[in-house]
Amino acid sequence: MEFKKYNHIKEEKKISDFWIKKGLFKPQKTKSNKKFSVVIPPPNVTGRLHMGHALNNSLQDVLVRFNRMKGLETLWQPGTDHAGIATQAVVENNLEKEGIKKKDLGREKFIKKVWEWKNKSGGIILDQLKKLGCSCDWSRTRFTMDKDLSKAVIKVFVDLYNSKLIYKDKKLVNWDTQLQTAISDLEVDQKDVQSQLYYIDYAIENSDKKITIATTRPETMMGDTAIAVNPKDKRYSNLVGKYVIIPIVNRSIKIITDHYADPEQGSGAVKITPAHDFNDYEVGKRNKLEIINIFEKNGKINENGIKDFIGLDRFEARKLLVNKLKESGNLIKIENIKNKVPYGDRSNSIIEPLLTEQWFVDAKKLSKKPIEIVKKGKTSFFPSNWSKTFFQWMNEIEPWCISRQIWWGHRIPAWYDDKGNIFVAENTKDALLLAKKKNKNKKFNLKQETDVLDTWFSSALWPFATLGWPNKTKYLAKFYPTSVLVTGFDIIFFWVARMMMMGNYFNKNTPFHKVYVHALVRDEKGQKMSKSKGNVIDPLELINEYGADSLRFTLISMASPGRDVKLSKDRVTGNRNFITKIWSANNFLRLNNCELDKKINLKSVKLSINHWIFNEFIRTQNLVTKNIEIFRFDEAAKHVYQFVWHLYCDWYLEFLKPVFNSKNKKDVKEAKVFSSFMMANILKMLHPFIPFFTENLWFINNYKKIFKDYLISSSWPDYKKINKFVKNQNDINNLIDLISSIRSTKAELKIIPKLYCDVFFSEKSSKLKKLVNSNLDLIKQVGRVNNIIKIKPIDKNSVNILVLNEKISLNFNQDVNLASQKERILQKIDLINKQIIGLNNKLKNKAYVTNAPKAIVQNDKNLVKELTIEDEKLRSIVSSIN
RNA sequence: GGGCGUGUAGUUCAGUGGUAGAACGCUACGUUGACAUCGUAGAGGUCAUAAGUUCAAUUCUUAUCACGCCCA
Repeated sequence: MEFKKYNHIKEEKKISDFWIKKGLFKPQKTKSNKKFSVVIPPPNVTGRLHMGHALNNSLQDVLVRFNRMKGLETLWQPGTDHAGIATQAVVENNLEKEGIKKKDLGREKFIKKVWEWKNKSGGIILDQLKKLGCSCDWSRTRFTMDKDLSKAVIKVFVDLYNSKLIYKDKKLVNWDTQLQTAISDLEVDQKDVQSQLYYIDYAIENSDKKITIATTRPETMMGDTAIAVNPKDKRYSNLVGKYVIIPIVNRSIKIITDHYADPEQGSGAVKITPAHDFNDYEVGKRNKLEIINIFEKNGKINENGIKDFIGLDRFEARKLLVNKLKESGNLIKIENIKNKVPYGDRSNSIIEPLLTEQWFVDAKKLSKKPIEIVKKGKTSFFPSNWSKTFFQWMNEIEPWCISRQIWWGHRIPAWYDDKGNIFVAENTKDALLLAKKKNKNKKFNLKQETDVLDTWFSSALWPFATLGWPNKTKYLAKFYPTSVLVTGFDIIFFWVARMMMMGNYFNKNTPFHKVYVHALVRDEKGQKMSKSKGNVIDPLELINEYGADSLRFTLISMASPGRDVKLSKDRVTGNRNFITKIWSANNFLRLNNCELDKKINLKSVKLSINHWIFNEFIRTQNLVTKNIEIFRFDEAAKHVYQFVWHLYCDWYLEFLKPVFNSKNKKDVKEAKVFSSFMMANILKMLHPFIPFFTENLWFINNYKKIFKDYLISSSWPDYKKINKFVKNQNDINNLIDLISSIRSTKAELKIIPKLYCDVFFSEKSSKLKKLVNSNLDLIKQVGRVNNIIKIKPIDKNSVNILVLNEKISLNFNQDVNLASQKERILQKIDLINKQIIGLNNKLKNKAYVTNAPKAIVQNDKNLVKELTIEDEKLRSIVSSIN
């Protein structure tokens, strides 16, 4: 019989379609009545699967499949978010290619275009997740702009407004001059850049004195309304209260004191521009300074600027002003410095603090409950250190700016009448009622707020809005709070904290019990993957080349807590090889007609190799279970890999061969059935890691007939120890020792491995002998041994070795060169003696013997005994070599 | 400046108060009826440095050095 190579591309697609067609990803009612639920971190509709998604979702799928198999009613809720700014930009760009401008189209038509785009291209990433094998209930896919979710968003906004947790305020906000919208603090990256620090003289009025200030932004001089010095700074105390003339601008401002001015920084005197700097804004508030805004919303100088500057871009204005300062002699020096400059994370343009009216969430108040919840452990982070990061941010949380001056998103449900009165309501009709009340019988116009909400505002409702909230749905009752949230640390603030705020405010329960935080995927050198560096590894390319299973297993086995995943193709190759290994092991079973034809009766199993592999399986099954439960995916993967390759394939299958050749039909039958039974259990245990491949083998081996389920719906292995099996565990381990020793001796003596030898026992009473006698066929075939003989004739064809501290002789059909063997043994003796001396010294130390636990001391004593025997026996072997 | 983290084999990483582990890579040999995407055997480590606690430290504490990330 010949077997084809495993074709992952064809098979994965087939299996995926099958699962979905059968509805196997949907929650299934179970006997236990226990629930397990996860909401997917919704990817952007504009998104394409990258390694971060691949890791994040592979881990979730492990948890979901594992819990499903453990018999919990399991929901993995999928969906996407509408990514306001990003999506708007994509559609805007597409339109511009056709020569259409957003403005000319108008708001309504533009939004229609965005929906068209979303319906056409917004599902790509979900298809990619299907390729990865994610077992989400796709029939429940949600989108943050869906009607239901929008309803939830509006309700949340209105409720929070009525509770005064949302308010409108005129404040300095982070303004993106390119996108022309406000953004939140979190969407600003502070980047280290090379800058110039300009030292500029301001002349003191009615005096020939000057005061020098230092600034990185000279163009904002047009908006200066004071100069501040530190009240303790004696250098300037005589100048406080005097007026200075802003050079070029020729406006007069006062010198004030404020502790914000740092005597150590620059000259110790700072210009204050309250409209264009967050710190200056605070200084301005404290000192009741005038606020002069000099920028348009696109970053150009407005009419508050001086003559030649109006209409210039902020950076052009800086150049021009610096030139003029040079000419006038007010520029003292320019220093090169490193400083931080704020950049917008979407536009990558420099953020301008700008005074505008925006909507804010009172995050401080909403943060109290989540902080308490995490402190009490009702939501816990894994690894636990992330709670520190969470607290640090939550404790110092600022108001959250939620309004965006864009079109794509949830339009803020606020209406204004002609006088600017605000009416917040769930719909126009209700707003109208409110407005009528306010305006009594007078006529008025009502206009809706044009701003939309920050996308994260709707994402914050994801765990309950996707389950039907505010309606009291069955799903909400069943699956909220969710069991665990799996996410990257980079969105703890953006998303996790905000879900906790909203979830705890609008529901009786915290949105998730556990938060598993994984690291980033980097390239093999540890560099962040980025398009500009060109080091991006596309998961879809890897899936095409190696299969989704190989990629998944790689990512999962590298997900150690707190460590970045450094991905290289070699890793994926290695794990692809692992899958191939199982494939070929399974072919071996098929070749030998190892079929599981009926349910196995464990108690009737007799062969010690079966006992042995079953014991090892239980050990592995427990380790894998435990490690998945504590999110140690790497450890879980390691144990299952070790078991399958190095125990099941390397030893068990080899031990099967002599059994298959034996004449005992009962033994043969048992071996064939049991090996297949073990394979079925291996597939179960591997299924959360490599779902496609395992389900495929499950079909091929027709295990559904016995287990009555597809693999995905089958039960997680949970076998209990069988004492009778455990009793003989050491026998096979000792056999493995014996065979390994025979093999390494051959290698040392440069005797080709396939050459057979005879084994002699040179000791009278031998545990080993008994063991060997009851497993003759195994030793002969796997260890390549001809005869096992009781009496020992030492001659030039034989070599003595130590196995389990018992001396045996191997006899070959050729002369044996023992010189190198002798050398090795002498080295070994040397090592043993050093060990013995070390141990004896330790045991002579009274403090050690009295203080150390008795078991440890006893262990050392036993070890000395054993080593001494080994030493003696090795010496006798040496002395027998001439 | 504040906080978090990392430093263990050539590489990527587990791990532990009492003999140091894996994967990949490397070396030698090998196509024996599952598998060369493989097998067998092997080499390879002062557990960053220093001090302390302890009978005992790679593990705990402190400091130093190096690197990374987050916040301001």
